[in-house]
Amino acid sequence: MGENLVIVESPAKAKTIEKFLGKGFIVKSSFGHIRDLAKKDFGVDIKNQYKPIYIVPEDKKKIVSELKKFKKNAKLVWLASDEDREGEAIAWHLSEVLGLTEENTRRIVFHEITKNAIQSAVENPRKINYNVVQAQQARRVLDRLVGFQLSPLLWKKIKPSLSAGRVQSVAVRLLVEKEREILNFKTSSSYKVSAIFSFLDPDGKQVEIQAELSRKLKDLDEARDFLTQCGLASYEIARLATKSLKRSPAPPFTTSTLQQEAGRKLGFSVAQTMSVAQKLYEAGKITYMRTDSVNLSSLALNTAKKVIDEEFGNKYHQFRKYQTKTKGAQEAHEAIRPTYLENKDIDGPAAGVKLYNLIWKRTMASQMSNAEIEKTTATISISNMPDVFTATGEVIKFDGFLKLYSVTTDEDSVSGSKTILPPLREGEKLHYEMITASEKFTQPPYRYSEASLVKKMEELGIGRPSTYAPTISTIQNRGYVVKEHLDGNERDIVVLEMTDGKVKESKKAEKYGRERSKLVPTDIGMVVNDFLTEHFKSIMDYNFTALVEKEFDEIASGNLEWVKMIDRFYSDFNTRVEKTLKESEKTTGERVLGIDPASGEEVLVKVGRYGPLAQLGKVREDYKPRFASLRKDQRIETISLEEALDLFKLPREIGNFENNSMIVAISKYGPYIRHDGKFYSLEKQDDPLSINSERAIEIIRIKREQDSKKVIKTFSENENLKILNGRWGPYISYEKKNYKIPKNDNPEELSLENCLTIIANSKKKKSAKKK
DNA sequence: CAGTGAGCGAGCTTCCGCTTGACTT
Repeated sequence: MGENLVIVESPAKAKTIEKFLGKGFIVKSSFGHIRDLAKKDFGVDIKNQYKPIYIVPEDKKKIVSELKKFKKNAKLVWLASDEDREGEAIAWHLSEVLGLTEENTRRIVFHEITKNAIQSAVENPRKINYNVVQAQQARRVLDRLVGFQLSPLLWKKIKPSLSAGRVQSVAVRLLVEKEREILNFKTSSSYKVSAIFSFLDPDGKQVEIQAELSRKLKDLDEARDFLTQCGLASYEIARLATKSLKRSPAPPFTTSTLQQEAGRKLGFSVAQTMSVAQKLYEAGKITYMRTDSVNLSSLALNTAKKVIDEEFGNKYHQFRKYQTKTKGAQEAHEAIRPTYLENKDIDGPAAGVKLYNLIWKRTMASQMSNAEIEKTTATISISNMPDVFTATGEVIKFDGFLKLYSVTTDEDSVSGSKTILPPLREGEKLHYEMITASEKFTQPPYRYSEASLVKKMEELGIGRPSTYAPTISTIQNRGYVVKEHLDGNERDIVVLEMTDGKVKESKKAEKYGRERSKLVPTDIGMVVNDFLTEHFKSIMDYNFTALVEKEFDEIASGNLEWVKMIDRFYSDFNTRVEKTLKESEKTTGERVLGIDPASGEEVLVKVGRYGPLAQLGKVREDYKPRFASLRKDQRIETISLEEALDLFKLPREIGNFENNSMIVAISKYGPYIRHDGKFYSLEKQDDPLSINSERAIEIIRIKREQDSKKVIKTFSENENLKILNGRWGPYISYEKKNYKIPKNDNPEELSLENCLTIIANSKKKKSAKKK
């Protein structure tokens, strides 16, 4: 048996390392933490020096007992968890649970999985650093105190099952504040002037260039006057300037930048990116995907050089070492890169191939030379005004890393492509072809996407690579935030066009405010946020994590006792909790909109047990208020009195059809018609307040027709089995379960036996998968 | 899939960071 037991955090890592270490070493994985605070009774004994109560969670018991078995047969145990605060704590928990002693234990660390790194780690063992372990303990206890005191407070003051925490609550705050910034944004407009000029080149050919006025004009009158003057002016190139620019590649991927780029370039959600990356990692295609480091191993650097030299020539290679600027980065791993940089492509599912490709390009580009760009600016004078037009063009002199990779930003789609200018000379006389002044509205800020929220959190040092994706899920699961496509609106803009000295005015429709897959806070998210920021200002402060991190660092370096730090925090925090518990009322985010002119009752909106609602009048002895849920697209903060009053107009009877009444109402699944005990959803363009009986009957008829097509075939021998037409084509429905019909079968010709075979086969496949 | 919004009370919810599978269409 092996004399040496090595324990790492990740099973995929264990496999690779075992190969490097060879005989005499057994490498096992702890699958992350093996102990955690107990969930019942708080898990922290506050009165007894905040003593943590650790237990082995149910799903870790098997792993622990296995490790114990291996430990029995080993002479030495090597604790090789990551070199960061959590890793040090894992090492300590292992030594506690496995009953290790200093004599039979070695603590080793490595930041990259290469033979050299691992061998030198084995040659340089150390002891567990108990200061770092205490820093982790402080982190863990603080998070428990905050989370398990604030959440119950929300259950009492707002509604059950809500949650609050050092990370998630601040993430929601970011979204709420962005939303309010957008809500309060006052848009204004100005006029942007652009021109098309022409001249004859030496060959006598007419050449056009596009130019823009360097300032914006404040209103329509000014724009009109300006264009009129332009009609009388002559133009010439007053100055021609060229400037060399250099552009450098972005560093290799970390978790956060991978999530951002996969979102922008591949349209992946944060969770999707992580699950695809996990599979690539397990298959040995990429290095570890939860990292905050931009560092590459020297092995990777050498391979990158070799591949770039071969593929593009050595002038495309530039050795680069990147430094992380991220707050609180712990850099226990490498950057995310392909394990073998010589593999440009891989096989497998499409999503994995695409993500791998992105990682390969980004890694390679990070070791490539700068792009050299020449930017030309032509200044065009106007004879009768001091203003100037400028035309700019860019020429890539040397593409460098751009050959492989360019970083996009969320705003890129708006700015358009860079133009190339024709050969120009100073003093050239130009003719205008057309000069245009178009109205431009100022834009409110963009909302956060999943990935841009992660970026912001990383900047603030909130959360860790392993928690970004779960945190984004949590705030959505709690109902604080929804991911939405926002359609935007349309508005008219004024456009002035001047040709041959004549100014023509017209209106053009413009779409604005359209955003895809953005995070929008809900009413409950806002109410919880306002409650927390009012009563727990310091925890909701964007710098809170950074501040406590400083103290954790002090603990780690041995300059502060963890209990002292926690006690200082808790004494103040606890009084706030107690005070809020006693003094503050139940919070509903109530907003009074005004008086209903018909009944004279007050109209208000608030968050209720089942979500946001509008209420007509307050409870009195002789009066019971009416209630109506807000529609999906309505918010407590923005709904108007008229819109709220409209909600009370439903349910509404709109006529009879086949001797049964038709009633229009809105449910949590949207507007519908109820007729003869059946429900018919309205289409998007139908307004439940104005829909008439003809349209309603049409909807009912369409639905009936669809339903009649739904059944393809039934069998009198077995009524439980049906061949149906669904959203994705024909399928078999049997005993409440659905089965796919093989591609080559014609669903109309299937016999009962055929169907039963298909069912049996698909069940077989499933059980095979399980094995 | 589709009406909720009185009040009581039992029992439950909840944090952040490390790791993977366990599920479903």
